[in-house]
Amino acid sequence: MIGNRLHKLRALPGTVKTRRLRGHPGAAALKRRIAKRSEMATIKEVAQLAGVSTATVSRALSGARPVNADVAARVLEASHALGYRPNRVARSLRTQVSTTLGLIISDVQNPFFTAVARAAERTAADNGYSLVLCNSDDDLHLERRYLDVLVAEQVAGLILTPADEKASSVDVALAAGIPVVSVDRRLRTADLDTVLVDNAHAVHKAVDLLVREGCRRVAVLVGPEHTTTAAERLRGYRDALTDHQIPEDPGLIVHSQVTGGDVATLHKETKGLITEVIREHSPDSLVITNGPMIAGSLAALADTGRHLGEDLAVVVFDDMPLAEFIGLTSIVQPTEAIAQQAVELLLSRVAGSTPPPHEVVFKSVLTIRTSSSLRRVSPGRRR
Amino acid sequence: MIGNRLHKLRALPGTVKTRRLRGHPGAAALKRRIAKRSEMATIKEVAQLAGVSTATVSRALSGARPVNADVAARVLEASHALGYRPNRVARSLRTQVSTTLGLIISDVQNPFFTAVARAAERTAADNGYSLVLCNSDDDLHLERRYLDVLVAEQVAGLILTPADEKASSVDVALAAGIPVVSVDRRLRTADLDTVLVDNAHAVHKAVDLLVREGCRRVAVLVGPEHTTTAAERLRGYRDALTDHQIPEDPGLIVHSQVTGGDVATLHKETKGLITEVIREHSPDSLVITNGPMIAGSLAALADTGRHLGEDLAVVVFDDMPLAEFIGLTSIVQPTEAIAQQAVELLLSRVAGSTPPPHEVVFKSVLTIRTSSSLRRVSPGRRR
DNA sequence: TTGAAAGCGCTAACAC
DNA sequence: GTGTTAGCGCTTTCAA
Repeated sequence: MIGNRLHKLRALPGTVKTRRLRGHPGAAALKRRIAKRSEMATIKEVAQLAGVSTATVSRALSGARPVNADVAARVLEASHALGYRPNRVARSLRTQVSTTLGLIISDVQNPFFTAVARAAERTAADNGYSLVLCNSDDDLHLERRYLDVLVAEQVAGLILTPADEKASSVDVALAAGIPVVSVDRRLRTADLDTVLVDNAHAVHKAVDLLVREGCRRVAVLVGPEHTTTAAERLRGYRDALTDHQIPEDPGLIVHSQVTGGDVATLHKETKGLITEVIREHSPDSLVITNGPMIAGSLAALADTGRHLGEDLAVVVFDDMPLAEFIGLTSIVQPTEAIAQQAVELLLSRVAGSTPPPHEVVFKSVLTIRTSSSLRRVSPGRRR
Repeated sequence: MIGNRLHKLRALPGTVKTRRLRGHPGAAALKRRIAKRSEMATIKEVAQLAGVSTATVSRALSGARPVNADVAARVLEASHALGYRPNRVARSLRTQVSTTLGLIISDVQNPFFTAVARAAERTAADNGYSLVLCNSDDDLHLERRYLDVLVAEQVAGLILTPADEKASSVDVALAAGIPVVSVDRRLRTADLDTVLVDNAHAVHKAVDLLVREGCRRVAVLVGPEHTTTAAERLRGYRDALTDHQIPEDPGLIVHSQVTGGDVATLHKETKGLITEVIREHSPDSLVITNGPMIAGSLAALADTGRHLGEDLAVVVFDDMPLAEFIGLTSIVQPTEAIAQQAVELLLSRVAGSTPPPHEVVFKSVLTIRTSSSLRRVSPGRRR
């Protein structure tokens, strides 16, 4: 077998030399050949056309090391003629580095996450990285699958909104040396850089506002219990009640169990839950702690004949396109800042920095519109 | 240099044998070593631990070829012990196939596109593919960059909503042998599988409805001119006017020029445009042909003191979360079907099928709510 | 400044 | 059924 190898070793330089001496095929022929294959031109073909070695092509194109000006020009021309673009897969395999970041969000249809995604993408691009986005639909299996894919794809770093504070398995990434930043939610099973908003405080302020407006029976709708955001937002609610010496009524605390991005299901479920609370526990106000639950909640109001900001005061978490139009008082999260911070934390780790994990908490802003008031209106004046 | 090579050639089997004879390091040691490196375990390490060749590991894990049961078990155990997961980069480089699809959408914050993205991802997953999502913000440069990245990343296929019907450069992908499907918009520069909705017809029906409601001065707001959707939707509007023998008033046709995903800018611009139309051209109704333009338009109504479905009838393209609550009559696109169709067309080409390009047009559904009516209400009854 | 050669981690063709 | 080896396309020593 060594003989075999030797044979090839001797044969190879020979072939190359012969080809070179005989003159290379020329751009046109090479181009035709490539078009026919309908595959990417390789560095080898560029080298052949430019009459240099692949190493020189690599150097000329990357500018990593000095190359003779004429040679560089010839390489550039050849690469251009063939429409050459370096194969990232090969490059990344060779260099063991990647300029792609992964972002796994738990709901592509949630405006909060899409806003984060957009801003993150921008920050990544500003730093020369591309960002690929995956949607876990808050499903642990899907999340795990994407984690696996991105790790196997050798991304440089990962941003994640964990579907479950305990069960999310980011260790596949960590074990592969891929740094991970958690956004919007904490992860209890790993010590990660985490970017959050002041969930408890935000809801606290919302309840304060409602109480100031004269509300005493404040209902709250929170998402599934296995995320830290739900727990924190509920805590803010409770703290506020305590502050105002309002006894807690368990009937006013509603947990949605729907998970996953199915808008229709969530809408129906939410509508049912809120309808029940309104009918059974006569709240005078409502805090909705999750953007995707807003539509269903408002549908419940309509169904039960309640009027937003008149006989039922409402504050919601997350801003959305039509919030302004219908006067929805909203807790607005600084999505750009969150995303930027997350990407920056990530990139500093990608660059090799290993400080103890940070936890960055951003303040959210309570944008007061009309829905959070209790204007008693005479029935006749209502349309 | 051949000598050098020979030396290595001889040395290599020796080392391996020595190691093997001396007994492999054992899972614990190997694991420790890997943890310390904080890098992925490689197939080589698994092979070493299982006491077999890398080829056997590959075969045992992929199941591509029969492997002795004991050996397979040992391999499985070793791979599990080391937390081994095949490096996709290397695999894809070697096999020249990839199981990743790319989806480039023009606006992550547009519910239509996110709905498409979600459904596409699902269909891809059902077929054993993962989908990575990129956001071009309708920016040709960004789109091009992502096209480049995904091609260089060797994705198996691409779905795209072209930012510009003429300038989008999908040929980088096509030249690399990567099939491309266009969604939502046509691309004039290449012959692609394309999945669309009946834009013209949908708007036509919307105008019909408004005219039936008694409207005569129907204003229309369309997006930037360089997409085929804008043109088609405008055509639907014009056809409808012709049908009803209503003369066209150029003042009632508004083109938004804002492109890119900046929600705030678009909101402001739209609001300004609609305010002007209302003030200067007194429309009695309004067709908004793009989801992201809805919020700004409604803000303009509020500003000019108009009331939705009372003194101004409105129909919008694209459904959105709060549309139901505010009674917005909407042209709803079958996003799931669109996405599924697109992925299936793409995968059939990925699989090697090369029929002439398809164009699939889906019907949209006009969901009639209250905003499309003209109920004259006495001022006193309005709240 | 340039080229030859090795090698990233994997799979497949070929031997046995 | 298993091992050896070559090679995917690229970058990067090492030599010259």
